[in-house]
Amino acid sequence: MSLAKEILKSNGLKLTENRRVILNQFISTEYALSYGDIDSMIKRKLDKVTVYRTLKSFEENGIIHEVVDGGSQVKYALCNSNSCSSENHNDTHIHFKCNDCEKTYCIDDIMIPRIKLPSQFQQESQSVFIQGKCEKCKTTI
Amino acid sequence: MSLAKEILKSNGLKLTENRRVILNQFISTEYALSYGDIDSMIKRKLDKVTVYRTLKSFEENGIIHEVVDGGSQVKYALCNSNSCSSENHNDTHIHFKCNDCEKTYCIDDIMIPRIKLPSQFQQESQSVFIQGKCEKCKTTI
DNA sequence: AAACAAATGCAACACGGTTGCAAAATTGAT
DNA sequence: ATCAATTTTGCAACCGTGTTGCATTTGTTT
Repeated sequence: MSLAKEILKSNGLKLTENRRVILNQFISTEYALSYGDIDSMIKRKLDKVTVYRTLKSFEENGIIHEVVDGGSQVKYALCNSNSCSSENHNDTHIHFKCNDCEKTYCIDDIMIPRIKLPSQFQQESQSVFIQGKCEKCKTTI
Repeated sequence: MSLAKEILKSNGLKLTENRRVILNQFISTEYALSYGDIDSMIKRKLDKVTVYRTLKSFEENGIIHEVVDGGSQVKYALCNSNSCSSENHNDTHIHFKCNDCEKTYCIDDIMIPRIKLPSQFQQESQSVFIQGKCEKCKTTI
């Protein structure tokens, strides 16, 4: 059974061609995707309503999470298998956005140092967002 | 001479009523403002094009900077007088967004610990974004 | 294969943000 | 104070992202 199929089944989502296509796009892409990215990457042409609703249902089931990178479009990335669920998105890893190609990557293997805030602010979550140049754009002039 | 007037003059911007009104709104508000916020806060009704263009020109002159808080609208906050210029926005402070009232605050007086990335990423800037409850929303049930 | 529920596509819309252009307002020089 | 040069403003019109309602299609269960 394919990975996409497995993920959909284990989340109780109906196995449709559209969902398989969209999910496979996430599986085979190492950076976060917006609706526009998906629309231009997949061959099968889907109504945008379908894509947006699929993204929402994936998010609600803990399959993908929103990635905030300062761009004007919402992006999503695959959740690290066991850390997210429908109840709780555990999205505390670092995000890195390349200033050239605008791709945004999740960096899972670095801990975020905890920051202490002034007492009037009650902290619930913390995220770090780093910008710079990715591997490919570093060398290009 | 009023503060707004002084800021506009020192940046070589023409002193217009619209700019004074918008800038005063930033001066008297301790959290970041979107176009929509400004539109509903100011009495004088301005065309949205004017507001957007004013925001852009303030940003280009180092008067305000963009604040990324994961919301769908771009927000701006006053720059800390001496840290920003037209050439370079020095926006490395922490941003805090309240999950209840959705207001986003710049926290200037806390240093961000520097994070070391895997070598394929070349870091240029770093920002920390914290969510939780603000003073007012903490106590409210 | 039938029946039910869920997913899809279409039309239509709401809203944030932008562009081109003509009218109005600010500034500097006289 | 007035006039001309230059900016700023407002309007109309537009683009793109994202959403809602509803009828049709598809997937699943028996």
